[in-house]
Parts: sequence; C-alpha cells; structure tokens
Amino acid sequence: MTEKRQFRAIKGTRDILPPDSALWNWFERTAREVFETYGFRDIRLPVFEETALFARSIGADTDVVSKEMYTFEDREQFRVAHPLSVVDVILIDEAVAEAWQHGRIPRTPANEAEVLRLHEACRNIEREGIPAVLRFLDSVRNLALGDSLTLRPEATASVARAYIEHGMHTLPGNVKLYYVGPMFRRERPQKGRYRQFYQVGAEVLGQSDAPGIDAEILEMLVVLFDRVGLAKTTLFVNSIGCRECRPKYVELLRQELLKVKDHLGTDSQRRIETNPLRVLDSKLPEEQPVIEKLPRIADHLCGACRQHFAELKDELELRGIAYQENWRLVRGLDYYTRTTFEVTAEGLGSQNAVCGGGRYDGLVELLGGPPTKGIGFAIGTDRAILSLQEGPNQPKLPGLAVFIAWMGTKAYPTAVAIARKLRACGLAVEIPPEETKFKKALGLADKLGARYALIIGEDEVASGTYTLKRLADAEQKKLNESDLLEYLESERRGSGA
RNA sequence: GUGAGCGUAGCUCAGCUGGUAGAGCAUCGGUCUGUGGCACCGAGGGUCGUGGGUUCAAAUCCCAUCGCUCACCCCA
Repeated sequence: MTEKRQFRAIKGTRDILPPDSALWNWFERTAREVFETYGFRDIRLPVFEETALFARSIGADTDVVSKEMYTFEDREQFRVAHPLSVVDVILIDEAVAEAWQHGRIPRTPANEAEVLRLHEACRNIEREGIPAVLRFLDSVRNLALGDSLTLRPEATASVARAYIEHGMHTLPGNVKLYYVGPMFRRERPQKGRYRQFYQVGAEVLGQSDAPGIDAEILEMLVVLFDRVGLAKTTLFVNSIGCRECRPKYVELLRQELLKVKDHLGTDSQRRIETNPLRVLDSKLPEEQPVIEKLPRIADHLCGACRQHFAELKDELELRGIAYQENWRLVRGLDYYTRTTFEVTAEGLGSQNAVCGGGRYDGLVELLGGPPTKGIGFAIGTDRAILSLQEGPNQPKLPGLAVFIAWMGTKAYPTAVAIARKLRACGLAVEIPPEETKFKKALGLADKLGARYALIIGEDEVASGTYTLKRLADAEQKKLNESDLLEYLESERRGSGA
C-alpha cells in the first residue's frame, strides 16, 4: 500500500501554472530585451554560495543573514550505513581517526570534542554494548564535515564575487550585467512575499561612479515598467551618503531620536539602537509628526556626495524621468552608499515595492576585490506580476494558433505533415492523436482558445484543398497547401505571435 | 519569532441555533455519426484538513494539531 498523504509545495513556494507562466515568461523576456538595448548582458549564477559571502556583503547583523537564510552543510563524507558488526564500528573509527589526522575533518572545537567522544564510545563497545554504538553513531553524525552553504537571498553578492573571480575589472568600460532567477529567504509568507521568490536585476561595475550611470539605470527601469504596462508606478530616490558622511549623520540622528524617544512606539525605540535609519521608515501615524522634524540626510551629506546627488537629479531632469525625492528612503542592506531608489506599484498589499536598488561603491573591495564602484537594482518578479494582474493593462499573449480537426485514416498522414509544416513556421498547432469527430474537435479547439481550425477530411485530401475556419467569426475558406502556409504565416506576423 | 482570519467536490461557495452533504462553474457523455460558442438532459467526483472529546446522533459544539491567508518584525 502506498502512503495516502499528498505531497504539497512547501511553505512559501508555489507552482506557476499556465496561463500565468506565459505572463511570467513574457515579463522576463521583455526585461531581457530592454536591458540588452542598454548594453547589459546576461550572467548566470549559481543559486547557492558560501555562507560567508552573504554574511560579509549583506551584513552579519541584518535579519536576512542572522535568521532568514537557507543555510546547510555540504556534507560529503561519513554518510555511513549502519554498522552491522563491531568490526564495522572499528573500521569507521579508524577512518575517522585518519581523516582527522589529515585535516579532512575541519578542525573546529566542536568537531574535536566529537572525535574524542567517538573514540571513547568505540573503546567502550565491548563493555557497554548497544548504548555505546548509539553514542558512536551520534557522534559520527554530528561531525561537521562540509562547508557551510546558503541558498542565495539576493544576487548582488554573487555578481560581485563573479566579477572578482573572473577578473572582470580588466574588461573594457563598465561591466553591465543582468540576471534572472529565483532567490530564497526563510520569512513568513504574505502577499507578494515568498520563500522562493524571483528577481530580475542588473548591475554596473567599474571604475566610474558618474551620476550618469545611476540615471541611465533608472531610465532603463522606467522604460521597462512603461513597456510592460505596469500601472501607477512611482520612482523614489534618495542619497544615503558614503562611509564619510553617513556614520556622522546616523549618530546625529540617534542623538535626536533619543531626545524624542518618549513619543515613539516600542519598535522605533528599539531601532534607535539597532538601526536608527529604519525609524524613518515607520508607518505609524502617531510617529509621523516627530519624524518630520528629524534631521534629514540631504542636509548632512559631505561635499562629494551632495554634488553627486545634485548631478543625479540634473541627469534625471535631462532624461525627462519623473521621480520623487524621498529623504526617508533608506536601505536595509549594509553595502549601500549614496544613491538609493525604490519603485512602488499598486495592488500589492503592504509589500508595495516592486524594485529596490542603489549604489554600493565599497562592496567589491569588501569582498577582496580591487577598488570598484557599483550600482544595481533588483525587481521582485512576483510583485511585478501581481501588480500587472491587478492593474488595467493586461497584455494579450498569443495562444494556440491552429487546431487540426481530421477524420479518416486517409486524412491522418496529411494532417500530420501539415501540422509539422505549420509548426516549422512558428505556429502553435494542436492535432488530436486519435480520430475525433469534427463536432468534438471544433469544441475542443474552441475551449483551447485556438484562433483557427483546420479541417481535413476525406474530401480535402482528395481535392488537395483544406478548409480553414476562423473560430472568432466562423468564416471559412478553402486553400491549397501553399496558400494555407502563406496565409497563416502572414496572420502570425500580424498578430505578433 | 508575534498576532488575526479561514480550511466542505478540480474552482468559487451554501449548509441558521447538532439529525450522518448541496449549488454554480469546470470535466465527461447524450440530444447532434463533416463543423465550436447557445440550450436541454445525464454522469463521475467529497472518510466536510487531521486526531480526539461531548452527544442516541457532529460538517455544525469543545480541545488539540496541521495547513492556507493577511498583517507585524524585517525587507525586494
């Protein structure tokens, strides 16, 4: 008897089914097309990396790293079967001893204690019997043999790692890369937030931090959102300064917050110590008057940052990009400097950001690479799709073009041959694998949303002309094979399919 | 991690204060053996999330558990 329980997608993951998957593909394809027109090229990255990469880049103190990552140990040795005899145990014991000697077991204090315990258990097997064997097996299992790996919670760190690893700083000009794929974060799911979620993002890495780079990236975003028809998006920009001026501002902010501490809620009071910038993000209505009076970072930027931000805004004007300056827009990740930005859209519930990004001039160096400037963004695909589906601009995506209704053993070979030719023209064609009455076939064609039904019976085969019926208005015409191919191919181009 | 709401057919849901399951849509078949959408008729499909308790009797009341959803924390 097989088990009756049903398998289900695990919490925070989901299946994207047709027809939704078509919308997803179209969105990602459009992003690729737009990005490529801006000179970006695809980078395919692993979905997991050394845990330390994320800890270093995102910041070990952030929630993302401290409690929201899918981290696992990459074990590869001592996945031993249960020992069948005392001899087996002794053999395993010897193998462990040798591995320890040669450093194949990482020499951590925990492992050292485990190895000692394991040897002790082995020695006592004759005297104690089963309990010692169980202790022994426990210790074998507890050995932490592999590297700590983590499913990527975001991709910027991976891009930076790849940039360094492949010496991309020697490439001519700025390195412009985009990526598309899943990310993983172990959070409580809610609207627009999943444990496996998808992003499309882009990064520019190189020697220059010219505001024109920032502006171009924002232009590219606006163009993309416009092209996919995302409704009611708003671009917010801010500058959060650099390593020079930001710490001074944060300290000033902390001092000011302490003065008004009594007017803040418990969450914000806690943030005064943990991350004062986040207080600015608070949505609590009663805190708003207090927050409005707090010092603003724009007034405390160093000369260079102030100029950079001013030039960015000039560049945005120049490009005719609508934006709102939002002094309360801060980023949670440690590596951001200067320019930060976010795009919000409608229909998303409380998680209304579809895109976030910013400049991270110190990141590559932090990861051991050469001094490098960088800026990038990530679009939350789940949210973009959600907003698209709730918005007014539903793209019409081409579906099935032709359903071939055939009857009679003489018609079948002709139908199969024509199906292949139509498909070779790029048309989506469905052909029933077994004889189906025209009535039923037409009904199916209709339900599948086909634009045309091609009717092939004994008569058509005999005359060499086939009946093409347009399902929308029931108009029929008789065409020979070459006219048919020509007609449908021009129809395909016309429908943009 | 915290809080709230909800779990009845593939989907959306009804089933009032307990009397052992129903509708619409969808699917399949028929009316209609070379032509779809409409209409009519019919069929299949549920151990009412799971386990326990109260009761003569539980989808309904109680407890537990699992799951889903939304919000908070945090963040894209």
